[in-house]
Amino acid sequence: MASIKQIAQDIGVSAATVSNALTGKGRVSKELAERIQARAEALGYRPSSAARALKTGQSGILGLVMPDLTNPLFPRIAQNLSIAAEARGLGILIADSRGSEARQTEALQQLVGRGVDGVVIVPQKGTSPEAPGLPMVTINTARDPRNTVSADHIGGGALIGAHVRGLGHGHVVLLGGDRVSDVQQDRMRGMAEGLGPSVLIETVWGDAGLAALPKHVGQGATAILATSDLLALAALSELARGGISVPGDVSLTGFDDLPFATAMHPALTTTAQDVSAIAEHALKVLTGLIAGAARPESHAVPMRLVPRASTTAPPITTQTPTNTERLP
Amino acid sequence: MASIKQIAQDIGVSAATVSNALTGKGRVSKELAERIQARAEALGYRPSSAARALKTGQSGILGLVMPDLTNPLFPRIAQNLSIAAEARGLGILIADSRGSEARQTEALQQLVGRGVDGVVIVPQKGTSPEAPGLPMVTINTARDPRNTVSADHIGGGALIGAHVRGLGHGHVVLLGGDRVSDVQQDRMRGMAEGLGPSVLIETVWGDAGLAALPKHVGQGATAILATSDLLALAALSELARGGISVPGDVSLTGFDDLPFATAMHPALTTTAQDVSAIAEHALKVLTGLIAGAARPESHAVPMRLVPRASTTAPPITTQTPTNTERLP
DNA sequence: GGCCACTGATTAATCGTTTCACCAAAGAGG
DNA sequence: CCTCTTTGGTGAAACGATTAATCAGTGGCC
Repeated sequence: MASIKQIAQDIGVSAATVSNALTGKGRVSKELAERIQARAEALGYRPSSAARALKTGQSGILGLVMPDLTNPLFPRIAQNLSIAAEARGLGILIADSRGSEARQTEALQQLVGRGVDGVVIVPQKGTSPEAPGLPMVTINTARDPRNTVSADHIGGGALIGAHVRGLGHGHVVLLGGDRVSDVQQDRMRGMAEGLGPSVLIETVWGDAGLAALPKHVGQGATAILATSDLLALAALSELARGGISVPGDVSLTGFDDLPFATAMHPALTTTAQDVSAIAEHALKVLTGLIAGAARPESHAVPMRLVPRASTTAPPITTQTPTNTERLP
Repeated sequence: MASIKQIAQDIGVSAATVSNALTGKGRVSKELAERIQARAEALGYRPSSAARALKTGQSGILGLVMPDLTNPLFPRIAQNLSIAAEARGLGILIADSRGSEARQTEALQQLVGRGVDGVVIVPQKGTSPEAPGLPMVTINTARDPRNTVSADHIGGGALIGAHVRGLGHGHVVLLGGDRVSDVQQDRMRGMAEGLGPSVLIETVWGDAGLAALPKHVGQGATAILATSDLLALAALSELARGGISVPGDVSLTGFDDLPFATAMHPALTTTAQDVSAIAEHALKVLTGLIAGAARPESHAVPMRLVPRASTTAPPITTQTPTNTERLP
């Protein structure tokens, strides 16, 4: 391994001068600087990040704590953060908290121990972890008081809701996966807002809710709005099992525009997060925090409606009494 | 930040002794060692990884280069590697090569620059990157001469093939996504082996192959074997569009047992990789390499058949002439 | 000529930890 | 009593980079 000393000796100058020439900080004559850079290049010199970190107190590495890498959305966040970090010359150390809150705090400690400059965290459902004295940004949703940036889950829900209302549906079922999730709560709330007061809304959760779907459809529901694409896919299977066709008998929507949303049949109407914008903003704030800035307001990145084949106008039947009842 | 010096001063011993007591390396009386540890604990002391890395030349951090984090399989590998690394007290720095071979080598360089002790790489389709003088393990498939460990894609294909043959199918279509992929090539080969010489096999690739599926079914094919679950899902949609039922008219299989495989309707017959075993082995080899061991043979971890509802016996029709023709 | 400002480079300290060589004290053995 | 070994601990030199302080020249200007 070529060190700064090596170069200094080769050229016949002091180590300090080499450092100055390479970082462009001190005062070095142009001609000498070029000779030094050439020699560094020739030797394949790479500054020792350990030495630099020791001296400057900055490692140039950020930590990333993810709740569960197997959820297809998180890797996308990870990927975009990694892109945004690379653009700033930073590295990303990942830690997977694997579903447990205990591992989450432990992962945070690990990262601190490894000397990261700051942390991006996507919290476990319903938790708000804290790292003492470490710059940290949180990607969650508006409901979380510590949230730094996230997709506008409420707005996204509203888009879906308005889309479904616009198609003429008057009786819908909201399908959630886990009540504990702040994100899903916000999506639910947004969907309810988007549907407005004139639509009859029922809410079901989890596997029990999934199993109850055919019954609700039997009772007049014409659309099912799930809080995630995976849930929508499961719903689609459940409906197919019950001989209910999508979108013929009932419309169906998801959330997140996961890779399989287009491969499904029918292709799934959903909303997409601008993960890249979220990652970019998260890193902007985090680098600011590291530089000593104050914590900014929580920021929401708008979601985008992706209408596909799984939603259409409700089937023409005898009008449901529940619907008319609720009209003003 | 509490340093080793701090502790030394507090207790009234030299820094060397503190280091010895904490790492258990030198000779320190039991009683003193305990006092030192207690003080360290009280101060919340965390050794500076930078200083340690500088002195020892080992960072305790491994690099991980992934071809594309959006493919749902890779995050699972990442997660399992991260678990295996954590168990060894190592950290994982990720780098996403985002589909391009240029970025792949660049990512490798970046990791080297950050002082990683070794690298795990899942190569871009059809590439075999090299990092000069850096311990490195490759997770790909048997076809890659540099492969260190991987799922037994050939064996997995054979499982699927035998399963389908066992159900009585005599005319199948093999559906691949990308000819360049070593992994898919091996899966194809395995499936052909498992099906044996008595079965009529046709092979199609990519979107064109996908579009041609209904035609092949019309010509008597009773099973479609895809090289990935995502491809199988796309095939299912394509078939549904053509009014072909699975598994009624044609059986369908995937590969990898991705999360949505159970949520599909019908649930997908597929094969699962033992990602955890792969990750464990990869890290075992890599730590060995770092310690100076020689590069071991390429190792294949068996895959597991996951039979679900998407495969069944072929429909009873007039026997296809192609089939009988090929019987002995 | 004397003083000042500026340029270009050097010196030396420092970051926190590890590690090797050395040393004092104490008991063992002859 | 002298030497030897063992135990428990210290000193000091690294590791490779950064950086504040310093210094030698060199003109400029009155």
